[in-house]
Amino acid sequence: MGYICDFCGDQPSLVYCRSDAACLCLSCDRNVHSANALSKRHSRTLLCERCNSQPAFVRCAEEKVSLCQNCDWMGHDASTSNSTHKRQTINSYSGCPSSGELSSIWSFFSQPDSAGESACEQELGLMSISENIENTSWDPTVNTISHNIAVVVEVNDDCNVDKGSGWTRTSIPEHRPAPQLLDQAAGSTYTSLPKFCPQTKYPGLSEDDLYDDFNIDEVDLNLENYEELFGVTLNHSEELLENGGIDSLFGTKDMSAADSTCQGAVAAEGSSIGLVNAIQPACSNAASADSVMSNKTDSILYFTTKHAHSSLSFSGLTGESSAGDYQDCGASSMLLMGEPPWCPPCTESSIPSATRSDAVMRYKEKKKTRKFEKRVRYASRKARADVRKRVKGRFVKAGDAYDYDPLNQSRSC
DNA sequence: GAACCATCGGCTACCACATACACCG
DNA sequence: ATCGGTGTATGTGGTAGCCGATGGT
Repeated sequence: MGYICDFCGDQPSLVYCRSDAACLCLSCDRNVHSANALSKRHSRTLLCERCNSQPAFVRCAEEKVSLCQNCDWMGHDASTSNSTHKRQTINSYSGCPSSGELSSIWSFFSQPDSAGESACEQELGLMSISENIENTSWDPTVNTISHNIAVVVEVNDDCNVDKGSGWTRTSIPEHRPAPQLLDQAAGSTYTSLPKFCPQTKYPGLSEDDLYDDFNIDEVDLNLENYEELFGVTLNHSEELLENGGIDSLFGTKDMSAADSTCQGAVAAEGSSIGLVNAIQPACSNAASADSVMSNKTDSILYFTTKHAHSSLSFSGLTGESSAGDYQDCGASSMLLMGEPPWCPPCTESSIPSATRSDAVMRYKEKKKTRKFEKRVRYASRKARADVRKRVKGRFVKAGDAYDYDPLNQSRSC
């Protein structure tokens, strides 16, 4: 991955598609993501110009380079003079915008667009950039470029921003000195780290809004290891629930969705050793853990419960994963690279180190034997499978009658 | 409590074909 | 050692079908 487009293998890659885990040139980006309605929803962003393997997170105005979170941290460490560089968040996009449209998303972006209007725009005449700040939740059925807005906030200003929607998107790594963000209307989508003020209600925030942005299905949900890892049961969660923890977070007693999310909260992965000591179980209902133990992607949701002075981290890291593999997922890198930014509810000495390391080792071993997620190894094959005609879900020979065409979504017979 | 039935969810085989890979000359 | 040709294995996604778990009667 990197340097050369994963699809055509010819042009230099420019954008990164997280869904496909692929680096693509603009042309292939359009081709691939105009294939069908689902692919149009893929969130893409610029490729990090330093490592050429991860999605860019910020744009350094001084160096005029787009950087992933890891490279940003490396290059703008507080101990260096570069830490004062002005940086702006890089927005992700979906749909298949033209370079002109991309320029409107990224003010620094300029790329000759020989193709003129994007392919799907020509076909559909539907593409438009939605800059509706209020409409930060997107309807996947609406064929617009999801141009989600990030509200830049002060690191500790958790609860007094964006009160209208009740929560805030921010692309700022919270434990880092906030970059001096330039004036930027929009922010990234997938790097957003939602914050919650559990003691507050959220007028105007529907559950759909909440859960959509949680990306619950992408959260690492792995509860069954909790006991073996922590050597304690989940009793704390009931306390938390009684204290309004989960209900405050989700504003609902319906644990079907909340379960999934809070199970992610206790899914402290072995690679995040700091987390092991730091977090408390956030919910009960362990019975459903088995049903949600699949690890989907590298998403991370980082909740700041300012009221309780505690934080819950939702990490999708796998035990075998390196920091680099997940440097694009915000706080996950943070967990790997530095001290946990929260105040541990239990101290380091509360769990004997031998027991802990023992538990971590057992946890890692068990995890090795488990296959959590399906990783797309070949983006080109995925792209082809995405557009291949089918009959009852099965691929059909080219030219044969089909009952489903992802391109036309029409029947041939 | 046991037996039966309906429902639900998880898992897997299936398909075509481009591509990765190994092997040989 | 390198290159080109050939054959085989792999991987990709949506669906049907199987099977076990669960709940109601």
